[in-house]
Amino acid sequence: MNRHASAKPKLTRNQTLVLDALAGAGQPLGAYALLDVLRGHGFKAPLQVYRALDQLIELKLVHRLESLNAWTVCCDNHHKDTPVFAICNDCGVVTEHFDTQLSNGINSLSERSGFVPDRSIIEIHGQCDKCGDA
Amino acid sequence: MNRHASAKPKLTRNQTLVLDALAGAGQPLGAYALLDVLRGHGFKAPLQVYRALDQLIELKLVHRLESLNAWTVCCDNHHKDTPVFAICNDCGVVTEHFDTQLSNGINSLSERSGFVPDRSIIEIHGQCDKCGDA
DNA sequence: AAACATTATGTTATAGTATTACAAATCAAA
DNA sequence: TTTGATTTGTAATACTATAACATAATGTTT
Repeated sequence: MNRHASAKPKLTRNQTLVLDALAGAGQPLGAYALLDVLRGHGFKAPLQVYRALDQLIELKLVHRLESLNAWTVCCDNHHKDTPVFAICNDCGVVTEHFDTQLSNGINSLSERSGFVPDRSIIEIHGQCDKCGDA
Repeated sequence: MNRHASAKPKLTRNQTLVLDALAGAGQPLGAYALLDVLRGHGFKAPLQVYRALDQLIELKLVHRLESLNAWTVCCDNHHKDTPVFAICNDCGVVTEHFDTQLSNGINSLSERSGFVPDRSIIEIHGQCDKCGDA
């Protein structure tokens, strides 16, 4: 039993395979990269990956990175807040953060312009800690 | 002479056509939608559009909306700040904003995690003012 | 257990988005 | 006006995502 199974015991086989593949990768993977990883487990078509990803997103276990066309495991349970992703241009590692100032900023900007936010995307590209040291 | 020509007189024919098409659309357009719009002006291949878009982004005259696979004209000259896009789920209109709290939030989160930001993406999906009134 | 609805899966085909590669034309200096 | 750099044209291809339809598994009610 893995750490996900305890939180959401209802995962199907394909969902589990995709989630574990993402968790094992250590960085975001595209749908076709996932497909390649999972061919050994019987995956044969992109739709198997896309469907599992849709369901995992619905369950808040996975995020899509819009600027990468890739997906990554959700780091924890801040399911109400807007996640912020820092994406390293050099090593490709992505870290997930939650930030009150940014969440408040989204809300107050929205209020000021009469906008009702539904889904917010914050992705920062740049150079990470480790790659900056070199 | 249009408002863009005075700011950046060096636009080529294709760049001007793409920029004007985007400005005239009133909302973001995808690359193939732009191609269709511009077939009457001699465009025949997607690459003509993609190349012009790349250059217009370089010139800071156009933004790419990562979550829509679409492009929109840059509203003004805040070229140093992170633009924030509010994208209406109902009518498709996108408004561009600049927000100190959000810009500061990006910077301070980055500093705290030793990240050097390079390009930031903030896109808010939801319901706009007008569509909320209905 | 049988019947039914619901959800998940398999598979093929196709749609939508973006880039590679190479040739030709244009433009801007020296 | 030759050179070199940039822009453009064109075809082919790669990458990303969904539609449509068939089948199987699961859950629920009787």
